[in-house]
Amino acid sequence: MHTAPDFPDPRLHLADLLQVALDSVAPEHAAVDIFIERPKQAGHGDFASNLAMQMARTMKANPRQIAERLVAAMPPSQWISEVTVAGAGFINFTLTASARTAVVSRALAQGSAFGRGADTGLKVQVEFVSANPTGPLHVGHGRGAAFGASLASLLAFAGNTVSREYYVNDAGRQMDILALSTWLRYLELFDELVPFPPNAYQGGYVREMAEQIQAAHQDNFVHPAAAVVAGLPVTEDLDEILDALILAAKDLLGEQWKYVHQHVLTEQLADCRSDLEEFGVHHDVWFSENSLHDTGMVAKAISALEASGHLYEQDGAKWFRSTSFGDEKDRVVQRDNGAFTYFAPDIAYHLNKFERGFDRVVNVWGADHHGYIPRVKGALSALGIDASRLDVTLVQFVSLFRAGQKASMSTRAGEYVTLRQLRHEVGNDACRFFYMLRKSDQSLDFDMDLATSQSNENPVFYVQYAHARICSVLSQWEGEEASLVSTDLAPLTHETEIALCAQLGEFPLLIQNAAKDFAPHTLAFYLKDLAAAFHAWYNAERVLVDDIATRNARLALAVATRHVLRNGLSLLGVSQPVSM
RNA sequence: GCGCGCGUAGCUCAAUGGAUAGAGUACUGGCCUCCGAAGCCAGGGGUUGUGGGUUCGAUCCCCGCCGCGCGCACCA
Repeated sequence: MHTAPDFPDPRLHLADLLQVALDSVAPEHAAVDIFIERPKQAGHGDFASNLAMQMARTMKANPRQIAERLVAAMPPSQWISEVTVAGAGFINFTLTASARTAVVSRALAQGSAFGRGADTGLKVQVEFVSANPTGPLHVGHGRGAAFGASLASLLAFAGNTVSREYYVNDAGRQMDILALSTWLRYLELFDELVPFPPNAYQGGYVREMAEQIQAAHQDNFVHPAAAVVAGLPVTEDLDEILDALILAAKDLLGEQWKYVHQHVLTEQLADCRSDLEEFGVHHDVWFSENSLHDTGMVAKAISALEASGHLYEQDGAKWFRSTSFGDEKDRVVQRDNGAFTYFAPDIAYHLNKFERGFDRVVNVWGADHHGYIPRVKGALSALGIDASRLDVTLVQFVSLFRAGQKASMSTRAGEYVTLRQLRHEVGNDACRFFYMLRKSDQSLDFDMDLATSQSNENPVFYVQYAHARICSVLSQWEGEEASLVSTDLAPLTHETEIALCAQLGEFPLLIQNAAKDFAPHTLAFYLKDLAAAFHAWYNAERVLVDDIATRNARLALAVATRHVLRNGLSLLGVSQPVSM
């Protein structure tokens, strides 16, 4: 066996060498960050550093001369075949053949752990989706789900302990409106016709829930339509009428109102949950907003704010002085009638997150919520919590296009394409990958015609196809993969093989950067690039050749590639088919 | 009006302050007696919205302007 001595990550190795040179050439700059990049241009070596250019400013010297001195002061390395100074002062490194291919050995040895970061010891919570359980999830929620799930997986793989959470808005007016909508549909089943408010929930699922209640309780909840509309105010204000209807329903139904309310909540939550699970999106904790009220956490959080002097009274209401923390205006937390605003449980919830011991908390929010960031962070600061421990990642909107037409996305009107429909038409894998093909702060045009009728052209198949091809070769080989671990990699010399090795070597750093930047889309792009490097190699060279040494080296490269494809795709929630 | 985000190839989108701004798609021309052609190779395509500034160097950082989206409740 020609097992090479362990070669560490090339970036770390090169940075170490440069650090030694730096300490000797310019000790006063020893603290400068040494950055090792991979040149885009072939001919500039395997790696490059701009260290000399960074130092030129303060040293007031020619960067090329600094580079020459650094190179001269660098200790020799058995892994480097050439060091040159080029361009404006770049130091370009060319690795030896064994250093270039060493990543294959590492990937084979580590398998599903290849790319995994060292344990950071940090507990991180990712809260995502958290849609009101007032109807089916739509394609916008789907983006938040795909993004949040991939981000959470990425953070975990990068070395953090991650908890995935869904905040259930089970208190408040929207749930009351849904319960009312369902009850009115229920009454219709008994010909008690109350004019259905245009601002109530119109979707067909509301009628379905009404039929469920009818099946379980027959006419037990029926009241005359005349009684429902009896005390309605005469006004043009639709919201006022809706609130009056809710009051009437509560009044007429008494304890039964709670049943209807609970039923619609349970039903919608179950639907949402199964939808997400089918999408490969899992939450560890489903946190109830109601529980914040029931356990007194809301009241506790508000009194904590009051005790620290950040509340004041005006017009009978209690205000949080959020302007002290950079917000545009102060916010009411408790109305003059004693009821808390929606903001109050939000404060309690975020306080609770940190009381549960999370070092960092990540909220994945729709872009329309960006205005709430200052007040939530402000509340945390006021409660003595370092607000920088809370990160809010905004996910921009999704516009769905069908037959060239922009589809309506009105939740209340019930006229929208659901996540379920999208998944069934496009497929889970394509959905998950498509959602990841742009950064979160970019609005997304989802072209369903392209995703369905031309689904062969979806990039996800390109990546999965690389995986299937490798599986196919391995099954024809009929050998033991374990025997490849200590294979001599010297036969890997073709330029497409070197390029593929280089791409594999980028994976661990990519994971770290993607996690640091909350940018799972970079993983999707990386996998496309990796698949491209594989396909190029696969077309240029044959794996199952007669020469044993060459064959084994190429098999090892194929297996290493498959490890990275698997690790990457599974982080994105995309399956890795053996054949397709 | 104020605040946040975004303007990159015909279209959809990438690019930790680095060398000649890249992919896909579309278009053009090649590659299967050979491990999967859902693949590969080659080609044309750009004043990175616009005007300044910082820097050895700017798609990236700062300021103005233009355009698009979102938000500006004692609603959730």
